[in-house]
Amino acid sequence: MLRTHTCGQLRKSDVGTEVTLCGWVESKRDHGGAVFIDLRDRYGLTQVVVGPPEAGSELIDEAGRVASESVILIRGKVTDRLEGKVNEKLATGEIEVRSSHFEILNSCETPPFTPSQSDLPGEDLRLKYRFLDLRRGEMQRAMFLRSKIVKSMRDYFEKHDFIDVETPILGRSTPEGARDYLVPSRVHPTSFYALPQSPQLYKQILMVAGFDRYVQVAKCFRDEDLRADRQPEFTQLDVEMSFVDADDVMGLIDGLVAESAKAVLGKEISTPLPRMTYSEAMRRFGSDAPDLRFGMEIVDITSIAKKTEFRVFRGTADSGGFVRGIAVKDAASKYSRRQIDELTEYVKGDFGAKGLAWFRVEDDGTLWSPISKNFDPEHLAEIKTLLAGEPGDLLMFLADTWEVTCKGLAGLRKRLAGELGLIDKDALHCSWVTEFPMFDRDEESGRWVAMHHPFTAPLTSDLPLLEEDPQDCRAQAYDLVINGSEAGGGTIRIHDPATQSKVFDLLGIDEETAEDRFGFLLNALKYGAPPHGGIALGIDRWVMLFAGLENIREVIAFPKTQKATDLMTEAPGQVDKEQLAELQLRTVKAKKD
RNA sequence: GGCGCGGUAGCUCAAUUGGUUAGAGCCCCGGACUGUCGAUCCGGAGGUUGCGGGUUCGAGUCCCGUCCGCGUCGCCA
Repeated sequence: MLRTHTCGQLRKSDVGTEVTLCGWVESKRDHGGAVFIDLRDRYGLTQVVVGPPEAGSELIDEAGRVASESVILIRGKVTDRLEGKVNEKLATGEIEVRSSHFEILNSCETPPFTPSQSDLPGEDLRLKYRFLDLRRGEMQRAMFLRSKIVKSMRDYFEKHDFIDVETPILGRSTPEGARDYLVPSRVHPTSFYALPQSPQLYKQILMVAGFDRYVQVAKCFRDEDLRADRQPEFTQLDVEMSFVDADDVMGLIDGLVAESAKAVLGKEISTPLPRMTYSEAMRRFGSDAPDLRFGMEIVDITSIAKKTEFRVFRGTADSGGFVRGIAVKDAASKYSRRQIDELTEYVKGDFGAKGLAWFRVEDDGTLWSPISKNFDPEHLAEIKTLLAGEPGDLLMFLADTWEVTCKGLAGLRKRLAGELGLIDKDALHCSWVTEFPMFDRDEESGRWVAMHHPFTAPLTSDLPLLEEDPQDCRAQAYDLVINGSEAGGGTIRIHDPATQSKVFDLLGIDEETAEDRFGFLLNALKYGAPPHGGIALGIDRWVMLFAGLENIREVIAFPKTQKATDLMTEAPGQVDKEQLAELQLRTVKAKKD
């Protein structure tokens, strides 16, 4: 080692020791006759003094010229700081190192930004110079937190007898689900590998192979548009178990959540985690990943709407639609007409709502609204009672299809809670949403599509519905929700061929197609497949949520931009003609519509 | 693909209704200084206002197009 100590290590007890430190020049205060340097590494900051009598004038001059963020090595004696010069902000603030040797290991060009500057530069610059950005304390903490979380997960599964098995990155494309990233095969021109969207099929086959309990920290890839909490390349903690039911899997993960939160954050989370069915979640919160850190539950007033003269409400209710709303506590004075108009535009633009109806609860307890003249006072009173409205509250309603009221109100709920500061940033609220529907209607084709994936087992009690009423058939599926974010999801899989073929039938996957796409899995299932199920946890999101951050890029060392590029490496990039020729590929320009 | 926000000095930002030579702080460069820790003091350099076009006597500012970054809807089994 070039160094004897790190920059975060030295204390008063080390005074008198001769040490060698290496690190980056975080800042420099040049007094002419003496130079103070804050030397930084991942462990901390130590003040180095280059001055007489230990340092000669040549050394002092050299130290005075050193550029910020240069890497230096210094040797010297640890000393007490002068009387009254202790820096209480620093762990090493009681001491300093008086340099007798000063060496620039690598000088730094003037950087576009420095890790210590208070005004964070724009994100594009941070991404282009990620090596500088990653020097920042915040990024360092996020990366260490990530490492600790993954370790806590690995420890937990090791303790519970899981085996870590690696599965291929080069697999085969299965057009179900997300768009695949494709990799052309040189050996088999015109054929392509696909990067895994998840190791789903492999882990099921590992169950058939008798491994019983499998875990993997798995890189997954989905060629879909990005979001604040979504990257095209992400990491899952992938788990599969044999001879289990949904309760077993959730119970295991309950333990993981509690142990991980304890080990990493020192937080106590009581288990079992609360559970809620999908239908309850949609009814009360309009979302399958409800944020339970605050209330503002959705209330259905369709039955009252039917009695009113207000055409929008009544018409919607009479034609099978829903009128649902939320009570926003103490919001009347905080939202101007202009701001409510903005909320209206929001629900219209983002969720296709036709409008936003609202009422203010007046001091005398009556409801006032631009539309209140369309309502009998009696009906207004009923509405107020149902929503438990109190003076100063705003009551907001959407009259629309079930789906639009869900999405719109869930969006409003989240936005308003954020704007009104109702969210406790320190809370880590974890819960389960269970009994997801098996199927969803594809808007365009009108066909049934699997809500999770086509190997998901229905609830035993719902088996008859597979034929009678697929709409109402529920799955043995469960999502882990942390602070209103989907942090993981899993299912019990179908292990019986009869059920599997019924599901394929429903999804319009004929025998030939099934054979072509997942033949290897179906084949394996014929050779002694145990009942099995599992879950995949989104590690990036876990870290983001544990860190209290709102963007996944802040916990990924080298993330991609919204257009899926890497600003540092400039990937994706052009390739040589020779490379394309070897793959027998040729690029063509897409026709513009 | 749709909608919205943003792009001005190396960085973070400002610039009145379209009006003089586009400013400030930090960084950087030069000088002074032995106790600073956001060092201080003196001096200095630094601009294709993302790019292209248009309107105008005059555009950082208005219009059109385009690129880039961010958010979001669609999408994400």
